[in-house]
Amino acid sequence: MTKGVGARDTVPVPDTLPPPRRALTDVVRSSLEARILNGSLPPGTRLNEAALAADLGVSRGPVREALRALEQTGLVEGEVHRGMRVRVLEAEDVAEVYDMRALLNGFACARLALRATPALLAPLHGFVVAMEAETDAEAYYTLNLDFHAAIFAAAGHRRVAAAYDAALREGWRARRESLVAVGNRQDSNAEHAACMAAIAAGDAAEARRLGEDHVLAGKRRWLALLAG
Amino acid sequence: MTKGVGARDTVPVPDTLPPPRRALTDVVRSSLEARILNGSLPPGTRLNEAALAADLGVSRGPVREALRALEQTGLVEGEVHRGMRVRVLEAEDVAEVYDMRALLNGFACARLALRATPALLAPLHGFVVAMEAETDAEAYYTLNLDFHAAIFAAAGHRRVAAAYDAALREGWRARRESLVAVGNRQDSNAEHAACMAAIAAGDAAEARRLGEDHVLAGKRRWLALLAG
DNA sequence: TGCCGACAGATTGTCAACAATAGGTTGACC
DNA sequence: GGTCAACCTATTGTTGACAATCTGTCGGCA
Repeated sequence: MTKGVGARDTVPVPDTLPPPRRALTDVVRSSLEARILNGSLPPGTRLNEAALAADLGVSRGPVREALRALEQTGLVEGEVHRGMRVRVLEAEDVAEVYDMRALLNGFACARLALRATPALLAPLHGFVVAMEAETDAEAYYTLNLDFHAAIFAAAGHRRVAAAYDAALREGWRARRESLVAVGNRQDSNAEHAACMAAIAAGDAAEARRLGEDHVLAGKRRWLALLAG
Repeated sequence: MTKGVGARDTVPVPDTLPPPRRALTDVVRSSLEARILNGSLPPGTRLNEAALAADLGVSRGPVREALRALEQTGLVEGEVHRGMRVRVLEAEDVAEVYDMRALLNGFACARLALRATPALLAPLHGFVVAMEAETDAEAYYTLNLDFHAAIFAAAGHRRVAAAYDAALREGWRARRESLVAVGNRQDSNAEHAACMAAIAAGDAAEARRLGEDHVLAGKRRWLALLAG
């Protein structure tokens, strides 16, 4: 921190994240998580510590710590002396993740119904309208993610939100594949609208039911895709 | 693996656990988790890597990996260059953990109601009877843990069970303190019996409601304890 | 030809040393 | 006497090297 003081301003940070001097472990963790989630590292891929370390320009220590953290989240798994691999989800696992998300989404919707204000609901309605008009699958996928994230943010329950987030990360693949079908998107958004109506009406029981059913309908759509 | 070929058969495994040649990281993780859960390391305790390593007779590497894993589970938290400390739960955190457990327990009870068989339910009834007769707080606490674990095992949903387990570890302190009061134990076990009845009757909706209410009643008992 | 055991390369597990940073302490200065 | 700054120590972050283990391969043998 001497002659380089001013230099920090000349080197713009990636402008997406604030520059919270993160340790290498977190950098590695984010990088690996991104690669797994975007498909660069498909399920089953062996994760060679030395190769990853070399690729990221760090030593194996931070890589091992990052892998240990990802192991806890369920994104990777491994056995002693056999290394880590990107977790492969069986159909039953995916189904379980759907169940979990349904449970959490129902809870969030019910809670939101009890604390909803016009100011809270307005942006949520905006998402539904935007999804209604969206024809691009990729854009819809992103909007859908943001919509659900907004629901949980508005519901104001950190643990349930965190658990939903974890479930999303674990089951991203099935959900993404499922939303590609345009018919699925229309059905899905109709469910969004119905759930929002219940929330706006302050009907917690109905909001919960619809919030759960929405995710379980997603599960059925995925199962249908799996079958045919 | 040369002259010792036959020796493997002559050396009986410790017969308590299969010999899961665990890496040091897992040993350290288990040890730390046990110390946190039994109160040897109270919330807020600084976790000095070098001291822990020396205490356990290992180097800092495995300790750091174990801490990173525990960080993901919420048992410890830390900031860069400031080390880890045992997580301190605010009242709001404890309340959230209760919400989470209620949700998961309700799900498990409902699911169990749909797949219950006499063979599955018999041992569960045994727990309720045993708790009925138990006067020692510590023994009741253990029985209660085993009972709920048995519920989740019988429900057959790995993710929900794992999430419940994680929630238990996070909120152990409040629950333990709350069950010390003998009146709380009686109320709690009455709820167990009612929930079991609904499960045995195959009434999933009622089982779910009672399963949720049981944990939420625990939350209320804890809140009462907190207030007075 | 098929199977079993030993060898070799690759990979993970562990460790001790080095570098960087946060927090407390001491001393000077106002 | 109080405040501020420079230093110093304790602790964390990171690294490269060493040890232990696994996996694939090669050769021998029935």
